Amino acid sequence: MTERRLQILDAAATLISERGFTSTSVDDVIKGAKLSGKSHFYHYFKSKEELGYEVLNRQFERFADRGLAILREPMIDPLDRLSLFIDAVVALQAESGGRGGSPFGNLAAELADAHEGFRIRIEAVFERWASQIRSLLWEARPQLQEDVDAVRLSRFIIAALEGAVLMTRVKRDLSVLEGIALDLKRFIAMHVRDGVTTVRPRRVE
Amino acid sequence: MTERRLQILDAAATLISERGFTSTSVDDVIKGAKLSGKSHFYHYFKSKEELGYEVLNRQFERFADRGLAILREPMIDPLDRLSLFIDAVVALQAESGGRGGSPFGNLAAELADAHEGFRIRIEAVFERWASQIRSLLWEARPQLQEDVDAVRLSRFIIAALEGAVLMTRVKRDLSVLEGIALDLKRFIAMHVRDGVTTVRPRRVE
DNA sequence: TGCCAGTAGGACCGAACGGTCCTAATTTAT
DNA sequence: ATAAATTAGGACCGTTCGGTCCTACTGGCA
Repeated sequence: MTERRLQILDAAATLISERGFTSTSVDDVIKGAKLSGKSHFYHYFKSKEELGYEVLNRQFERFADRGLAILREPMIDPLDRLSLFIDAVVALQAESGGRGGSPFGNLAAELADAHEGFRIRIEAVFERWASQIRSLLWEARPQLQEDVDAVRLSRFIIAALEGAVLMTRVKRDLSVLEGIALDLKRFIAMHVRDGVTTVRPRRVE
Repeated sequence: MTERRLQILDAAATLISERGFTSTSVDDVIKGAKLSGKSHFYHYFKSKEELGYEVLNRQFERFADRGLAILREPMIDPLDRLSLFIDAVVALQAESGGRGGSPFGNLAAELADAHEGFRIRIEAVFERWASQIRSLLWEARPQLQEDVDAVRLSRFIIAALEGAVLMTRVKRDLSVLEGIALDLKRFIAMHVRDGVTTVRPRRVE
């Protein structure tokens, strides 16, 4: 029933993350999903716009399964989970072979100013993401310094990761992302209470 | 002579930073620059692609004038310059009213995977930018810890700023960028040698 | 049996796209 | 004065775009 729909969604997701939403034509999606023609496509989606919305949601759910799920693992120390989550983002990017970075970041850069419908939905995605990190930070509160601003820190983490993925794509070099991930972990460690040094890397030598 | 050219370049820069390169048509640029017709435009630029390249260069030069120039001020302490530079990025974004963020980041996200010609040019822009920060970091070497990796740190700074601009556009809230700028400064301060506390903010209360 | 969602495929639409070509008026430098 | 560059403006081209419409064949299910 919805099998073919998912097929279309997947094909569209790949194309959009590689070439952007505007540069991905409905005909491309049809070719990618091996449909017979336009009417076949419009049997499942009422417009290209709606397709875009659903792709965005699906990408987020996928990301939530693979990445955000780690943030909720109840058996692992929250700060370790944060570290694992950052690793997961790196792994996710590694899988795509450097190409086609964060589907949210791409759509955000492309459509945030031009298309209010997308902007709002992307904002919601970021917000859901940020709230996951915020609640993790809240959970890790006993280990953190009192003056840690969870809202600001969560935004910083997301911004750093999004920027890192972008730079990695431009330079076609995964080590860029790896380096930034490392620095990001050090920055987070900076907020840990003195004495509660769970990971706390300082001065390597 | 080249006056009209600059007019076109400016109009195109505005449009591209607002709607992206693909979604900006030559006709839009003509309208924006108040040209008489297509032939008038193609009198100055041989293709839309070439226009894009020149816009990219011009945007970088502008950014270099306003932002990167600060990094080279010889009379100011290097780490203070870095801080001022971050302030300049915030100010630049504030001027555009939250809309149309980093012209490099936008083009990068839109075209890095799709268009090799742009990818290479954007990579060069980032590289020039990174090298400015690297040489500043080199200059500040006596104040920094011995194990500071200038390459990695410069990349981190750029990634954080690019990601911050992106998030700010999505949320239409400049305070996002301001918060991240603050955290970024704290991260940089983390690399300062103990005892040489120029700015070093730790534990506010 | 009849119904209906899914599959298949093609014709077609108006609009927008990047780009070319051509003519002619106006300005500028020599 | 004259040649060259710039400005002006329109016609046109082939292609692609998102989207509609129409026909017809398939399968399963009541």
